[in-house]
Amino acid sequence: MLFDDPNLQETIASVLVPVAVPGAYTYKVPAGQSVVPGTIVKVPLGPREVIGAVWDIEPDAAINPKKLKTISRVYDTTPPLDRDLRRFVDWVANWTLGAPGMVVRMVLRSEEALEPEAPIAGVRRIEGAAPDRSTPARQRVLATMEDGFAWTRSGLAHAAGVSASVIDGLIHQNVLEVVSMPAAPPPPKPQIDYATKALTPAQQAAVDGLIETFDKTGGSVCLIDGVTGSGKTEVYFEAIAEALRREKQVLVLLPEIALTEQFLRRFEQRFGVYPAEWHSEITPKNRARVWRGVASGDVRVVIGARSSLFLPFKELGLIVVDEEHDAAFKQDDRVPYSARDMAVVRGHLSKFPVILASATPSVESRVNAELGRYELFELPERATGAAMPDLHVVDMRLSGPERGRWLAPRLVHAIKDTFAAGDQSLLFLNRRGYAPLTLCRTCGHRFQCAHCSAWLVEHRFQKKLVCHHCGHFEKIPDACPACQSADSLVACGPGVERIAEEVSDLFPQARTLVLSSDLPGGPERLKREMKIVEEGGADIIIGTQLVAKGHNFPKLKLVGVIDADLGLAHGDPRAAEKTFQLLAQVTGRAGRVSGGGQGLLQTYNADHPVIRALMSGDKHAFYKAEVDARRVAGLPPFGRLAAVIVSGPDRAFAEGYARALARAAPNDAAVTLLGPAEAALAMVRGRFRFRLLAMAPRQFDLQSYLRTWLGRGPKPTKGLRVQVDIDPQQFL
DNA sequence: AGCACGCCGACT
DNA sequence: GTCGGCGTGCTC
Repeated sequence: MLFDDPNLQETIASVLVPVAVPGAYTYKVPAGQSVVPGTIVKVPLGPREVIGAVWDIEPDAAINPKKLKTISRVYDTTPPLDRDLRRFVDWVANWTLGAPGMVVRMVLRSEEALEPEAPIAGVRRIEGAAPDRSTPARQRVLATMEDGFAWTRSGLAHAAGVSASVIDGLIHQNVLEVVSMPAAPPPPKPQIDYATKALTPAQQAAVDGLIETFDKTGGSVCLIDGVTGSGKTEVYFEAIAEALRREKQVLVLLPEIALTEQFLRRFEQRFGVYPAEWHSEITPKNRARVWRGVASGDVRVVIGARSSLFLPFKELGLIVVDEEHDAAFKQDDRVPYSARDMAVVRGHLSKFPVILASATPSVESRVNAELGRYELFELPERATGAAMPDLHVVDMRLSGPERGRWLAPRLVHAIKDTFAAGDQSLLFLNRRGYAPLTLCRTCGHRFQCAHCSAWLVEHRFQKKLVCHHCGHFEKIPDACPACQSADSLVACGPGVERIAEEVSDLFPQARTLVLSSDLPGGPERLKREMKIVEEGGADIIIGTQLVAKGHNFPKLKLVGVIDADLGLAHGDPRAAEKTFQLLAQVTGRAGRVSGGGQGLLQTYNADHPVIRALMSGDKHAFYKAEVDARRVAGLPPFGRLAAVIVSGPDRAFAEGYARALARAAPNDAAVTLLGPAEAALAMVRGRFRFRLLAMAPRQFDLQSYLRTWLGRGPKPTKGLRVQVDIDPQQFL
């Protein structure tokens, strides 16, 4: 008899568990239960129990059978992760050189979602029953319940304008009964034709082109490159409508900061319902709801931050990556991945279109479009017909401000005119605080952070010296700590607070507002102040980076860039690109709605290619020059270039390892070793990084190439991380 | 002695 | 990633 053989009664399965090990672990399947690849399970792991996913059934286990533990729970009410998602997980793990179990952990981030949602207690009228005494409050409750439906206790109390104790009283008297109501009904579906908007011919042409790509059987990537205000969002909304028409789910990826109420409202205005949201701030309950809804197909559209890429969509048919150039799509810790690149991969694996959109695309996306890997849709004009802002250079060498001032006369005049016309001015300076450096006039002592050797930034409002890298702060001393001289400290250079001081000095009658991420009052206050600006309640805004995105300032006519050179001098290979993007985005906000905008860029490098490209208004000139420069320097986008980042808590060791890797690289690889400038933050967190850039042979399989290459180098030691940062497009 | 903290290895 | 084990060093 078959059943007498104990070996045949026992099935085993390999399970990805959330630990950083290279493969899956093997477990016994409990008798009477069945699992398939993708089944979500709970398994014992060391002293605890963890959630994992079955990856393979009947694997050839090379494990001592005595060691095998048994799956402790099979989540059979949750659909198993489908084949496409499993392939995606494997792909990402392989690409990031990370553990597949850690990738699957990103899929299974809501344990609550694996349980069916608990029904909520409701109350219902008992037919024919009446209270002993009829009070006005009780009458209101019963009148509210005329419809005969069940209500939640608090919902009913609120609707009838009574306290919950009135309801409890009626329950006690057997007038109302407690029933269990199904938890939240499935969310309403977006309506494809709820409020279609008239599109400009350019927008319509892009929409037509995007819709055509849905018929490409292998999927495709489209890049929408449109100036600020060109109506990119309306264009991809129509692509979303097309995906919905084809009964597919849609994911819109946004950088965390752009996930605003304003954006959700725009979606609601077009499709009649709010989309599901997914980001780090979402409550566990909603998180679970969205996860379940995505898996069951009840949720049709998700707007989310990068982690939403790992949601278990039932029938995903389109991913939109808005602001695709934004660095927030890159995750640096845990599994280091780029959500924009992995979105392209996911579309490729599941053969559906992926749309990248930006006013300032990343150089690599632009190159991919020019090489024909991506389809390119350009929107060179604003949808309203408003003109792009007039940009001018203020050459600080020729006509700068007097000593101790930061606004050149020309900029002051422009602000004055703008203010007189009742419009808004924005002064952009990507530097928080009052002054980036403080020194002693007597002995030259410079205030440095004890932990990370960065300069301490003076915050005059808070009367503190703050390290912007690690958050360390100290009180501003009265005397120099080195030479004890009193009243000898001077602030060097400007921060937003110092600009604000100069502005209120020059324009005491203007309503001035500083927008900076470190404002006392936190995000709440920031939200309020953004709203004030939107509604025209401020005349002159002094802001850091965060004014560059997300919010719409309809009254903004003038953008003054206090220091256009800031950021150009970094050792970061993307310094020029980042500066171009930031300045194009921030100046692009001037006159966005009604035109007539103006931008003034204060610079000491009027001949710098970035400044010249911005002035010419010809983005393509910038991209062309940048690609040429990188080709010469051997930097990305490389077409054939690979980047490997080495990081570890021990700076000297990480550097030595990176150098050894460079030596071990094959002869046909031209290797550049880059310093820590672009990883300053990682350094402070104790994860010093080095980046190797290498020209690789014409045709190669990245993973095997890297593995042999890495294999030739010294053995990675504990605590050292090696990660890849390469555009995967060419390996698909 | 008692425990707080940090490092290290195992986890099927 | 998380846990327990074990060593070091400091305190009630």
